[in-house]
Amino acid sequence: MKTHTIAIVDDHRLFAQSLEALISSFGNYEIAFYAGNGKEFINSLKEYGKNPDIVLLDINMPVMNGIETMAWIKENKPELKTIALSMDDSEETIIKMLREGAKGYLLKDIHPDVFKKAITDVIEKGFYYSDNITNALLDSIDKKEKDDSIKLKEREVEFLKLACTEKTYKEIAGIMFLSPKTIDGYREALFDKLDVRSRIGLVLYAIKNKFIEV
Amino acid sequence: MKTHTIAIVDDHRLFAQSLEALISSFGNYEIAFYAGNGKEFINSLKEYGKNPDIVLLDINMPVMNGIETMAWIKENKPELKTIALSMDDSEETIIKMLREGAKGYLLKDIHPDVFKKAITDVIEKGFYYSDNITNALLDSIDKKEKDDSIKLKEREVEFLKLACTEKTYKEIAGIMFLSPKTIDGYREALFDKLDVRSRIGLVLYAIKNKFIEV
DNA sequence: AGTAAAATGGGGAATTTTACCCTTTCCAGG
DNA sequence: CCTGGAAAGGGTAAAATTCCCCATTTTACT
Repeated sequence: MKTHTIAIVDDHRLFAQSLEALISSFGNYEIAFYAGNGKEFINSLKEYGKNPDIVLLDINMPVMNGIETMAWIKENKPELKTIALSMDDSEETIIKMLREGAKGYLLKDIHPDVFKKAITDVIEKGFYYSDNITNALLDSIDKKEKDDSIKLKEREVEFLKLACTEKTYKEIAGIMFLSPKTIDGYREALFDKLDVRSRIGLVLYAIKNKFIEV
Repeated sequence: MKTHTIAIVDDHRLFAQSLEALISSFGNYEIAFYAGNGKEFINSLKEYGKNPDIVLLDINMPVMNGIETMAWIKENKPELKTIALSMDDSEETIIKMLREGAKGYLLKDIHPDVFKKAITDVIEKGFYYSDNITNALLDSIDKKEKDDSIKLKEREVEFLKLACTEKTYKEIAGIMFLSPKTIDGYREALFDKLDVRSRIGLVLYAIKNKFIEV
């Protein structure tokens, strides 16, 4: 069985080197090199002289992140087989990476067996897509369409932010120079738009969508 | 040289198992077991029968996070030597972990050599503190003593998390198998402890203090 | 065993939130 | 000018939250 080479690009040194130990234990793989970010990777690639068979690419890195790196690869080394690795499973990110040509996407909480399968799949079949990913993609289709159509007006945003405080609606009405009844109207409109059933839902939505800081 | 046992508590399975491979390569350590969160850890601990020499404890985990787990350890197994592991180096978090009795704190981007030294230090000297930590500690000296003495009990935390959903108190009572009146008692106790005047205040507190993810 | 402190639950009431039905006012485009 | 739709406001009632009393049972510790 031929030995394949793998490059690891991840700023978490402990993780990268642990991963190396794990991969070594698989037997027929060896680490070509690893790099702490995209820039380092590009340099190491030149030094290394030939292409590694697989590149494991973290998304969140300082200096040059996974998405930028993926773009560089697409431009300069499109034949490189890259698997994206991340804890962050926001669909946005996955989509971006796949669009830039990643051959696979893995979350760091997967089982090592899945990890091994992903590597061999990419080498043998050229790609690996986990169920999570397809699910995430499907999820994102309707969620995005829902989310996108949600447009909050200026005054609604103002209300939303105040709803994320300990003030009562009556107090909020005072602050916004509106009748409590009008506030109630805003509340209902938002409940409807955001598909929530309580003020707690408003707060959670506001935080998720970064209307307020915590 | 005696072989020491290590337990790994981290929801990132790939990382945990990679770490196992790395630790094995050190020679004189072996993995007792690993767990995906605090609850799993507590169960595994009972199953395992004796204490591992070291516990590597991630902070951000689902179900029961590192801080809650550390609190449990302090309460029930204070003799356990725990090293906190996290990418998140907010001083708040570090302080909390150390106050709960962690013997060391490591960021995941450290060099494996440092990691090894931390483990041996904790076993041999009983503790390991990196420069980062001492800095964080110094920083925090003036900043603290406000929400410091706040101690939430297990059941209160459970309630707090549920209060951060769109469920009504009656529904929460059902989930926790308690009377709505008891839930009301927890609510009042928390309002008092956390100095808030509405359920929104609970949610904000829970998020600030990482009892829930958003 | 004795006691204090938690944990659990209850009554009752004021306030707030939520829901669903409406009317009035205002303003821009035909 | 008039008109349709958005913004603002109203009435009412049920449900949920919040607050202050209190009693019983369990648990923990001396």
